[in-house]
Amino acid sequence: MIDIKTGENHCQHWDDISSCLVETTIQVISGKWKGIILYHLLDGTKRFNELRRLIPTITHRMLTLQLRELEEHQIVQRKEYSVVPPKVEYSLTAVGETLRPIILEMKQWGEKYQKVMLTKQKMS
Amino acid sequence: MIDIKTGENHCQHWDDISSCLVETTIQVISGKWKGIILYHLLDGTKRFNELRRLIPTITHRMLTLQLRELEEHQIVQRKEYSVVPPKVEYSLTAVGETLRPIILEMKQWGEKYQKVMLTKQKMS
DNA sequence: CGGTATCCGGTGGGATACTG
DNA sequence: CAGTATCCCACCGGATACCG
Repeated sequence: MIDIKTGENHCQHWDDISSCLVETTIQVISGKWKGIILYHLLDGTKRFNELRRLIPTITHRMLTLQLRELEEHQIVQRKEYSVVPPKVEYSLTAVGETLRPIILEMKQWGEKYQKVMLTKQKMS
Repeated sequence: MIDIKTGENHCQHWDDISSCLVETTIQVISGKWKGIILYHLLDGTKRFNELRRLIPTITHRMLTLQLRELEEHQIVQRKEYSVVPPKVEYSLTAVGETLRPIILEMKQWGEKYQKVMLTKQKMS
């Protein structure tokens, strides 16, 4: 994970760069709600409360915080309209778009995994 | 994420199944050290202290805990040899092996991402 | 060598209330 | 509608010590 402000790379503290790159990606997409937020944004631009409705269990506060982090990492962009009532739209950046194949593959893997686990469950 | 013991699926608490499947995968591979552990296990069976040497900053305790979780999720298998001094080997299960493409893709994405971020860094 | 047990500080994240 | 601010507690994870 590279720090946008300092330019410092956490890989510098590791002797093994490649494993760190895996970790970089994980840090960008993990975080309690990021996967789900990203998944919904794959579908197109969404407003703040639209995301809240799509993710009923997330709190207002956490949605804000997770979106801020995704913004910092330049995965998500925020567009604010100067109207009343306020209107803010969130969408993937060009960099964020490059995550699409990974997110979709993760969804597919999750499907297969759940099936396998359910089968093992029934057998035992 | 399906609970191996209860068979309960956290997706049941969601109206939207597909986003939950993404989350399932994230929950399996995230966790503070799992990505790196998995990455090293892609390379083949490793002993406990071998992993510690590969991941110098991980503590003894955390390596144990993370391996236990990966075991519970049936991603990693533990093989204990009855010898003195003890010898324990960790390797990917068949299910764990299916994560290989995702992990490798994550590594590639991490590489590209770091390059892009470094470029933006220099320009500003 | 490969663990587990205990202690304990830091922080992630929920609940709630307030703002433009 | 979208976002902060504050409070507060659970739990994550480090340090350390001990065990087969």
